[in-house]
Amino acid sequence: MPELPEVETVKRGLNKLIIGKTITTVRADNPKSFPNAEADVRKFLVGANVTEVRRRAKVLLIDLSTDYTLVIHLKMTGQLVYIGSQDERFGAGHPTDSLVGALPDKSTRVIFHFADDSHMFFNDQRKFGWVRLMPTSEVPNIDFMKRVGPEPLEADFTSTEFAVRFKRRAKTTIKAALLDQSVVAGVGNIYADEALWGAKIHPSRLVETIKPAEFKRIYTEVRTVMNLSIEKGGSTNRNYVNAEGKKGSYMEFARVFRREGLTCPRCGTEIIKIRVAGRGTHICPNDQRL
DNA sequence: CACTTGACCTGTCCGC
DNA sequence: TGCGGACAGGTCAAGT
Repeated sequence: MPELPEVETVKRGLNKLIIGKTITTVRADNPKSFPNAEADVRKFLVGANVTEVRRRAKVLLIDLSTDYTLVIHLKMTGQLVYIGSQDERFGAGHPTDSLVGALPDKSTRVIFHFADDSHMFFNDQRKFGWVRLMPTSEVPNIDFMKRVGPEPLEADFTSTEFAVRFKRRAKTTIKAALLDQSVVAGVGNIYADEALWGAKIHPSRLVETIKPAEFKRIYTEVRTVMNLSIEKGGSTNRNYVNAEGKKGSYMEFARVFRREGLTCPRCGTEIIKIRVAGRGTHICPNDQRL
């Protein structure tokens, strides 16, 4: 999915677009994408107003006036796209930074219709993502929410706390540990590679071999890279678009991710792609050594 | 408990 | 062109 910066971008977009809107109709084709009982949807979703959109890790939380919340995970290919009433939908094409055409399309799994005739589309090519409706008070009790680690971009999140969180994963690789959402929230494949390049750490290094100074570098790079990406509206590697259907531009600033065969911006060595923690992994073999 | 691997799906790309 | 296999931003449930 979309990692932390992409979900954060969608969150900010939706906060500008759907706050105060009333949901009038909800249509879901794929039961896996939105497994809630019809009765709950009628009682707590239809007729509800959107009060706030939040994010925790890579999960979006759309709070409703009924004290229920739409919990949404985009996983690998999910999109949440808002389209204003009529004219925009079948207008004269979309901007060049758009990936979506007229909606709904083949990948549309859920459609939310608002009272002003605008819509929010949950699109998800691979059907890994999901939408759930539950009481707002129960959201923290979801297994994932109980397990997930701290938000790495919070002002009070320190490098010391960062390093301590990894102790539990001493025998695995630093890349696997970074991807583990119970260690730190929100890091995925793109920003793990980008941060480890920035910190000059080989992704296959075992956690127990990482020195305090190195943890500090990884901490700084995780925050720098994700803050930059939020500034750039996230990364569009393939499917990702923001709440307006537009791509993010971080990939133009990526230093290793999907840049195999190109040169390292720091030393000029050719970037290579390897496999670590079962994931495609991009490194500079000169700057990042075992 | 900690760690690794495969499964969940659809689409695209690459080699034959 | 067609076909098979590998791979894709993430998590889980199994296995060891």
